[in-house]
Amino acid sequence: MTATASKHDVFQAVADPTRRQLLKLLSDQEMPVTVLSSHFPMSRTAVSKHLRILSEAGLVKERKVGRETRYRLDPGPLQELKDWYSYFERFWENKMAALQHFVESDGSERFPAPLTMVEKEKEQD
Amino acid sequence: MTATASKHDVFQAVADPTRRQLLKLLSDQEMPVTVLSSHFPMSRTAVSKHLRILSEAGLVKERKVGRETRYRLDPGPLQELKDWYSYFERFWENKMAALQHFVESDGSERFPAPLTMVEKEKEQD
DNA sequence: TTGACATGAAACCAAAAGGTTTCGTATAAT
DNA sequence: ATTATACGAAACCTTTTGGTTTCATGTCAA
Repeated sequence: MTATASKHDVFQAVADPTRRQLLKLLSDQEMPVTVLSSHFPMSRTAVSKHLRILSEAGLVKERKVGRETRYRLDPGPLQELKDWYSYFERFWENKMAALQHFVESDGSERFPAPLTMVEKEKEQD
Repeated sequence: MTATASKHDVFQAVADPTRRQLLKLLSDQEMPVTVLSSHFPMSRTAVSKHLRILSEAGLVKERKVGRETRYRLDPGPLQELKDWYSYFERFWENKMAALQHFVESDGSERFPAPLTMVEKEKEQD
């Protein structure tokens, strides 16, 4: 159990453009919610909720300073994203060859039957 | 306009675990919907809809062979994911130092005021 | 001590997401 | 011809998402 697998994973956290921009803003330095929300056409509360999702995914850390809460980027969990797509990098080089086969095939062959299939690795992504 | 910026982008497409697994299955070889759906605890139609989303994001290509439609992985759009991620790689090395500062700060300083801010790059992610 | 600021929690809402079942159509097999 | 397969489209439903407004609390400033 490496990944915390909590309610919000990195993939989902990063799926929203607002949250992606939040991460970029926070990459410079830590910032309180009010400052962050000034960059978006939505309410402070909405931004606050986005921050909580990022926090649950472990992508930001928070810290109270007086009456404000400052958020800071934690890029750590992004590693999971990298690991995931790096799996596909090996297909990058094959892409041309694969496309070639794709085009050349006349489709007359039946789809290969049993397939062995990886099966059973259901939620391993 | 490099990115097609259509209804479904790569980030969103990849946010769903079912779709991520679909991509993995397809990385081996092309497959028709029925075979793919046998790997999931949901209806064929549901899988079909996931495939359409992947297709809209450009991550899979389809091809009719007789009465079946075979889907194939196109890893190309994953580049966008990689590019995005790579922006944050430079913060990896700083992570320790940053955390250090994070801990050391006594919070007595007010949050830096004007901040100049990148502003205006709204939807550039 | 009184008021202004910073923020999260709560209640609420509309739209999107993820599924299901049903149906129509094209292709393959008998 | 007729039946079985493969599949997408459509209609429908429930839960999640992304937002809003309102409210309570803690902290800073006068």
